[in-house]
Amino acid sequence: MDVSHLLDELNDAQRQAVTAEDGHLLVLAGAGSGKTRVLVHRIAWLIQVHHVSPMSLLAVTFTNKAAGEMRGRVGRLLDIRPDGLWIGTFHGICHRLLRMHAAEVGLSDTFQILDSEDQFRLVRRVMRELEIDESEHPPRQVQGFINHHKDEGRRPGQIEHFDRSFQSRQVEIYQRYQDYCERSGLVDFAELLLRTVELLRDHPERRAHYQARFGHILIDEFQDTNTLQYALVRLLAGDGNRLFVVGDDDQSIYGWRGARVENVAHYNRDFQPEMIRLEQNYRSTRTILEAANQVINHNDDRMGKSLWTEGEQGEPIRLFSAYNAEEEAEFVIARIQDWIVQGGRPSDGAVLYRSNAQSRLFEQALLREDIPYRVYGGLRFFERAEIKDAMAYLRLMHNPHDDTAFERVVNVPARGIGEQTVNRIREHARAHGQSLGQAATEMVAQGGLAARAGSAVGGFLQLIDQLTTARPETDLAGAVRIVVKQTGLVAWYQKREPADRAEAREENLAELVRAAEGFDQPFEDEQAGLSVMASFLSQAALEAGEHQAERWEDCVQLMTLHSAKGLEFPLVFLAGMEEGLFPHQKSIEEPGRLAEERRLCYVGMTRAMQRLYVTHAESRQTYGQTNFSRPSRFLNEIPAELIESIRSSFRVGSAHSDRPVAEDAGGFGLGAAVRHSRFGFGTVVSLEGQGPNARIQVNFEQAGSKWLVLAYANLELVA
DNA sequence: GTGCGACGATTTTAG
DNA sequence: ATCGTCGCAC
Repeated sequence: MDVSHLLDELNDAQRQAVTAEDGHLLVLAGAGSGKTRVLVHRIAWLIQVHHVSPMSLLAVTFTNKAAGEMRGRVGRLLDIRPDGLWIGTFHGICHRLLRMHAAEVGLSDTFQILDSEDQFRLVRRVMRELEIDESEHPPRQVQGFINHHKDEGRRPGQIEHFDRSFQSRQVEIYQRYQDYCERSGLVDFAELLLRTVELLRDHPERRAHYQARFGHILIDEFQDTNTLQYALVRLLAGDGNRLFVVGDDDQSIYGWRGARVENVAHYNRDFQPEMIRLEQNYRSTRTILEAANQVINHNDDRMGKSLWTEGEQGEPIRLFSAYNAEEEAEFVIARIQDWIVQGGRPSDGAVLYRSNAQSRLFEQALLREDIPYRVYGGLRFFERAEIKDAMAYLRLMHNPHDDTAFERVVNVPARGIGEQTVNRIREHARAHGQSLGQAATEMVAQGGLAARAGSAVGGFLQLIDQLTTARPETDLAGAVRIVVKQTGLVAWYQKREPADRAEAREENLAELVRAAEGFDQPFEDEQAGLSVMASFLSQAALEAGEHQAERWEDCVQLMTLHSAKGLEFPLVFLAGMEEGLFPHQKSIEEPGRLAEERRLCYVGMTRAMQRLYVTHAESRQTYGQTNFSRPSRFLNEIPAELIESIRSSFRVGSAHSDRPVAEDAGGFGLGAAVRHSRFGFGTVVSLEGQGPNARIQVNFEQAGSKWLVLAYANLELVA
């Protein structure tokens, strides 16, 4: 069989990785070095050349998008239907394993997945029961505590704590939260992984089975794995299976959510893999790569890697110093307009920023100029309130003991069931070890509630009952349609929200019906004996969907640096390059966190293919306060010869001396009115460099424009 | 049960 | 500034 097409388009390092014969591999894949191609070709190589059965391959990614892309590309390359391949996210794969072995790890076979919001509500519920002051101990923090320990593989009994400390209180909440989950058949995201690790750890026959099955395990974005994920990899790898690990320590930006870059070093220690570096970049110009390399070089403890390209030197990196954030946004949008006028498309451009709040000014400017745009972030389809409401009804139809779903919709739409009534149901449920659904049913039957409350609760139970019986057994779309129609959610939202918002919700519910109509149960779910409904519910939690529907439109992309990872754009703006914002204030104190910020900067820069702008503003409103800040230290880490500074024409001259003066550079911000002993009065027009090298350009009324070294100029601020 | 004002917090986020 | 939550009045 001719397999040359698998290797033809690869460079030496890529080919070496794809064809590696023995042992384990660590592929250090720099940004834009073709790592997905390597993974895809590796899979194809194993199947076509080594005749490895697709059934014995396991490929793991972090996002559904990455998994989908890999699956599609493998299918196209091999011209097969990639259905039998185990390609998926860590969570998707664990979910699949747990469905097949639910009973063995003590899970009900109707178990449902709790998303972060469900989890938050449940944690808050538990805290209220334990009468813990929420203002003193935010439920978010406790949720973080629980997830953190789960990510590290710890059950409540394995957490060290001292009596009467808040730590011990949190352990108590964790325990109680866990009890709730077990009783209601609920599994949160971390639990999917933890249970699977326990399944493989505590059931030698299962471990042996899967170790025998997965001869080849491929893992993408390894630098993002957490402790539990690495434990899972080790359990599946056993002694005999071959690991193909792809990652980039320089792109580790998720330490704050439990990712352990150290896993790369642990992998080296535990498996002694052959290391291959992919350093040839196919994305960016030489200038951009050189700049990015220089920035990341300021980090210690790197595995070491330097990107290069055969491509063009390209344009210099443009640096723009704006007077304030509004001017920054104006500048960025004007440059996007230039790009479009020159024949580029809006979707070529991406504005990247450190925090979501920064998007607003760019949105306003784009709106003003009538340029289509799309903001990443915010709620995704299955996270929207109305969708979650409808899904809660579906969950109750599927499993009447689902307490989270019960709590969510027992009084949505409002039907006269207040907090007191729900409290009584909760107490009854606790006392009898029942689910809320059971307790409510019993109380209504026994007349355990006041007349009015009783009939309201009875009405709710009847509705669920009615939905359940009215639904044709196999027709998912029919079930969703009935829920939307009979629960009165649409009318409820119409009544309490402005027309446009209610309309959007109605449209989303219609979209939910369409999603159900078009839902194809995955083959492996069917095999695992899942009902179509169960599949749909799980999928909704595991794949929350897109942020916005109009993704096909040709529009400018606005997103955080984190969301930009893995993407590329011809035209990139890194906005808000200011100390305190990027690097973020909260990351500046700790060296480890600062290094992660620098990696984020590296990630951002390497998104750019042709043209990169870096911008900062001297002042911006944060939390309603005007703040002044210095340019980001990362800007100084870019070699000056790769940068072309752009000065705003807007700022030249003394007409704007009424501007506030920046509290930096000794107060000599742009626009500041100053006096020099020899040149007289003038206005600061530009600043360059920092510390003793800082230079300042002043437009003097008499003497004209002068560049001065700030340290020697002996300038005086004029009020 | 709903509406309103006070109060507080506000980095990044996939599954 | 802006958003979510809570307590209170109706």
